[in-house]
Amino acid sequence: MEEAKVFIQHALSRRKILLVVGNCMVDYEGRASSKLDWGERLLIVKSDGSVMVHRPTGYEPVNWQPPGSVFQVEFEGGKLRIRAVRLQPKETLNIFFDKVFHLLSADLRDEGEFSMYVTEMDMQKALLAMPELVEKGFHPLASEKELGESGFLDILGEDSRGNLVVVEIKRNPAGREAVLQLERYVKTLREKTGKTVRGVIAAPEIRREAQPLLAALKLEFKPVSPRRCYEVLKAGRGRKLSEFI
Amino acid sequence: MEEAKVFIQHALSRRKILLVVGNCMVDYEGRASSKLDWGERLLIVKSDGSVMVHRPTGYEPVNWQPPGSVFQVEFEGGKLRIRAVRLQPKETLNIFFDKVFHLLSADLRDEGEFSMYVTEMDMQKALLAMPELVEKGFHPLASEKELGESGFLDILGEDSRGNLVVVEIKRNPAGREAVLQLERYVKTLREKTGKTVRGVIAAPEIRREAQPLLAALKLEFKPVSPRRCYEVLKAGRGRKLSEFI
DNA sequence: ACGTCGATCTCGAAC
DNA sequence: GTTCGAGGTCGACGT
Repeated sequence: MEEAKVFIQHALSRRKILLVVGNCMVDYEGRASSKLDWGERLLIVKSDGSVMVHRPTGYEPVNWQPPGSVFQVEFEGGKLRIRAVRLQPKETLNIFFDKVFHLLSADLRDEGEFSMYVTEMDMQKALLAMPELVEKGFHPLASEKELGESGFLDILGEDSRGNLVVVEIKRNPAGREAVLQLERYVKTLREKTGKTVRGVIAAPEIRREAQPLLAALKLEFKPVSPRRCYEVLKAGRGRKLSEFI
Repeated sequence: MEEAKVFIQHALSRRKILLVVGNCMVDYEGRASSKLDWGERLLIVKSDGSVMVHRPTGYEPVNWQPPGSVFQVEFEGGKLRIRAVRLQPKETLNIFFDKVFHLLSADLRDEGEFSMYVTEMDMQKALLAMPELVEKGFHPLASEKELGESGFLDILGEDSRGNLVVVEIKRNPAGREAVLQLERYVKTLREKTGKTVRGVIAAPEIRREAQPLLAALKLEFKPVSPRRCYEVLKAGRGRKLSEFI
């Protein structure tokens, strides 16, 4: 147990992820109060100060502490006490171990991107595969086209009347930044071509605070759900596109 | 990796809890779909078939599978693939490991009782044991009383003037929903009895957005802290109630 | 900091 | 089975 204490303190101070398997009881007091009698469980402490106590079954931890908790490790009455305290709201989690079966700590490096449904690039592929998602009569001319200083626009196309259309794709709700970026592309294209150029934001939604700006710049918004894009791509892989339309 | 495969299969078949720390990527497809690029994570598989993939930070798992999933462990393209499939709804979680740093399995025995100190029912017991917590002169007549279509009201009583009082208990800050529920009970009782009926929300607090509604419907709010209820119940178990008053 | 809202919500209870 | 509501919800976003 003395070893365990040293191991745990070391892991916590080095901000590693810490796993403890052992016999414990848990007291919680904060927004509510709870008590968990003795039993064998898995304790997880992450480097951001989040804590989970897992029983042998169930998806959810029986007790926990959200990120930001601070820790104290001590012996109390012969038991090893791990205390995780969160302020605002004040909540205290006390975990007492009388036996420790396994100890494990690791320094995890994880920069991997997590994408729900699709990435922005997937949305672009979906809109190219099914231009009606932008609007009826829309025809893509190019994608990822460089526009000098302005950067790369997502899709350039033309509408049913032959006007140029710049499509700016966002996987997340579009904010003012996306509108301004689109405006730069549209402005650059108008100067280069002298033609009428429309600008369309294609995103799951547009933030309320960005709507006045969108209107002021006479740009447009087309709701495109990542889920729909995902289904278009999935269908496109499996069957002919014509079937899907 | 071949060792890892054997270890994992052994743990899964013996229905132990399984922990894998390693470099992985994750694909999920079911109610939604997601992709998680390569990174170092912790995989937990419990004996009831629940799965969690934890990144180095955050309370919640980045990917998971609820209890009841079935497993398959195989090599695919040089990676170790752990597949967890759930039926109803059909959901598939694929976890690919190319490196495994730690493996751990354990047979956890946990019969410990978990008790949440103050549930809504505890608050009801506390208010019945000490009606003054509602207001001086309050006398309970019934609890969990069915009111036809309206459902069950928490406590029905009368005040010092003989008016009927409906008490709606909430363990958490009461919102508009609670006020509307109380209003239904009060209305039903007024129609049934023809008497004056007061409605009281007993909760830790009432949300600001619910206050106008409360006032408009001429209902009342009485702050009752779960903690106080807890102490009333604790005292009630230990000593005579008279001591406490 | 506080309030609102969605979630692969999860979980349990009622019907 | 399904639906409904609670949760120490958590987490993200807007104010």
